[in-house]
Amino acid sequence: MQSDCKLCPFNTRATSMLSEESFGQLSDNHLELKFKKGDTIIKQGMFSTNVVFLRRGLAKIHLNGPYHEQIVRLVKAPTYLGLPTTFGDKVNQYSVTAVTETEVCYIDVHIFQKILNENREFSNEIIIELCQNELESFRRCANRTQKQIRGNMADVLIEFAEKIFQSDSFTLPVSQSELANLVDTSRESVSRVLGEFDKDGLISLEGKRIEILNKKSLRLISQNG
Amino acid sequence: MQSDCKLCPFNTRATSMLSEESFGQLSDNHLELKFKKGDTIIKQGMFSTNVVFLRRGLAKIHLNGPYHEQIVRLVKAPTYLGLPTTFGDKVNQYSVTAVTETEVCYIDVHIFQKILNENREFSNEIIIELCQNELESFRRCANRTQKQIRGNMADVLIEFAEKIFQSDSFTLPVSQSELANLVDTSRESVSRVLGEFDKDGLISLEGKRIEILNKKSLRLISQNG
DNA sequence: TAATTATTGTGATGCATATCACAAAATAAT
DNA sequence: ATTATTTTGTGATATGCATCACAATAATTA
Repeated sequence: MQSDCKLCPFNTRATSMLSEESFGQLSDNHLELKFKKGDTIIKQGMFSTNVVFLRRGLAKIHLNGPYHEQIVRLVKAPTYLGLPTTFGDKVNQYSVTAVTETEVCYIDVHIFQKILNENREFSNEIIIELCQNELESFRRCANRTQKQIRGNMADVLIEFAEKIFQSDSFTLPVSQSELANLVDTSRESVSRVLGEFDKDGLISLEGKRIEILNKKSLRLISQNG
Repeated sequence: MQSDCKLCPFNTRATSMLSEESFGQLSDNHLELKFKKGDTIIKQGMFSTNVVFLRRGLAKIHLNGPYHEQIVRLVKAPTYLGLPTTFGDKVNQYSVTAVTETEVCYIDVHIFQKILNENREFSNEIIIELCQNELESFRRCANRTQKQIRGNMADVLIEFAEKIFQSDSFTLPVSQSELANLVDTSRESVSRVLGEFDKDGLISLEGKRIEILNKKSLRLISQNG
């Protein structure tokens, strides 16, 4: 219930297709919230009544697996977080936690539904986003189970560089044990593999600071599993 | 370019919301095809220009992984097959192959897009379907990597019984090596685990014929990994 | 600045399961 | 029917990686 959504600097390609009227409805029916690192944005098992839009920051989507947490993926603003849950199920099937400081908008489902109905272009964009996510899920699923640790670690590093930070040097946004949950391995293995990559000159590793030195070789490792 | 879609006995909840006019457009712009067991319906890597609707039969969605085929899941009619690809990407990111004799409709993307735009209820249903699939992907992803073989095998058997055949006794629609690709394990392990389940009285196994005798215990195994 | 607490590095050990190897059935082809 | 081919069962062996254990370092908090 705050600022004018039309003026929001975090508008996406999808929202740019909204009508004046829809923007007004959005502005009147959303709630802006800030989260600190580690805060829970969406909690698995809780009832879901809002569409959640991550407008600034980094978040992790994770599941409370039978044994340990599993991080499904890291997502970067701008993106919708609660879509699959809000439309597919009433109860959140996963948790979302802030990895950096984060800004989030909560939008009432009914209003969002109404806006979807009244804006064809917008709903098309949403369908496309969902489709792309599903394809991405397929890819992940296939990779993680078939490759082995070095391959998956290589993938994650490349993904960080290309999708999240858009730079070959970055600071790991998560601890090694979180990285382990993301790659489906143990904390110890993450440490060992990062050490190997460093020793072999594929990356330079200084604390949480990483620079990718040989992306070609990393890609090769990714392919060979 | 054949029968009247409105009279198709395989209409779904989504299609039931189409207007007369849209049904007409569908009827004039779709192609019905039959496939035999083992035939390729969608081929990974090929250009995609159609939405594909599986109206009868069973199909497997699979990826050409780096080493061996990975079956992402078995799907049962009625369902859309090519949606994520057609909207998320121009190139098929996965293959779909007929597991039983199968009937499929190919619908031109542009017509489908048009119908989506002109039928709110329909496009809402499609969004819901996509969301549910994404949640399902999450669940699978989490399970397969965290549980171990016996757990995943138990899951697949329960899924076959409940989602695919709606009966506790059924004939396995795929070979053990395909089952292995679905569960992410080796053919030998599938054979061993099925043998164990049989010996322990959880299922009765006669060739490809399976009857689930103790679903409760299977569920327990599924949870303990 | 000291004291706690969380994170990371690294060896030693164990285990689940892949892989190999080959026989036995079952299916399909001739 | 007979042969060829695919599918299945089962032991023996190999191995990638989790787990355990503990030291070293870094990051918080007092």
